[in-house]
Amino acid sequence: MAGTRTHTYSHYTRQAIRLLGVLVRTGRLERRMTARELSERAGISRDMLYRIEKGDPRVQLGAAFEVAAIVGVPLFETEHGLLEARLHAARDRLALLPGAVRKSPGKVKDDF
Amino acid sequence: MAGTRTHTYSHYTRQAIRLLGVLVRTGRLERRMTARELSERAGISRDMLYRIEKGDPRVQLGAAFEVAAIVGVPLFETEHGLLEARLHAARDRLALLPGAVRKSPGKVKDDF
DNA sequence: ATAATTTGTCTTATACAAAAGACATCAGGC
DNA sequence: GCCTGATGTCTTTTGTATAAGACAAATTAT
Repeated sequence: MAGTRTHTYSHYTRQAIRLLGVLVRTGRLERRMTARELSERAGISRDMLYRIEKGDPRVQLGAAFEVAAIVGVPLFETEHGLLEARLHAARDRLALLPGAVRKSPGKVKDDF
Repeated sequence: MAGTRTHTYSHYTRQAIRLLGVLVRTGRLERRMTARELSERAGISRDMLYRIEKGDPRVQLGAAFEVAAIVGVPLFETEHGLLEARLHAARDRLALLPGAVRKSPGKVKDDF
């Protein structure tokens, strides 16, 4: 089935989402945009923007990031031009890692 | 209707989402976790984790942040303990702004 | 090389998120 | 203190994202 969430979100996750919402709202008000304006510009409903600003974890990642970008909340604390460089660097780093994780009989060297 | 997205995402948004995916994958491999392990721990399907790592904008914000938190990708470049402080600070700042935006005849002091 | 596991990717069914709209309340400017 | 527009919040409808499962291709360890 869809969305069968038995797990709850971690405290950290919930706070991060709330922070994103507050930052979006702050950015919007500072730019003196109404909720309707911003939602239209982002291509979402006002209700969804409302939920993003409120910190609802169930909104689409793309929608949340898009409004954040519009009102100037820097994702990954990185401004527009530099994101590309970070992406490349991250990919280079990823390329060094094995493509599959093999659970050898030995140890589950899982984090502590 | 649901999800009627006429708008495309900005380049910045798409890159940010891809970066998140790469960071998650990198974090997972570095910790030697299989996709199944991580998805179970996060309470999502393996398919959804696959899409998060691939950079699909349509995944749930909460799911994406949760796996990121589990594999140690610092959201907002802020470690766990400090997120709370940032949230409070952001709220204080928000409290200083007007509660509603009034479109006075003047100008939309929108971003440059 | 071989065996076994992991990953990439689709498909299907269904629960649920998103849009739209409505309304009350609230806040800002006059 | 009004008026007007903005915001908080529900409800209903409908499209779609999600989980689950399946399979092939890839990858790792032996």
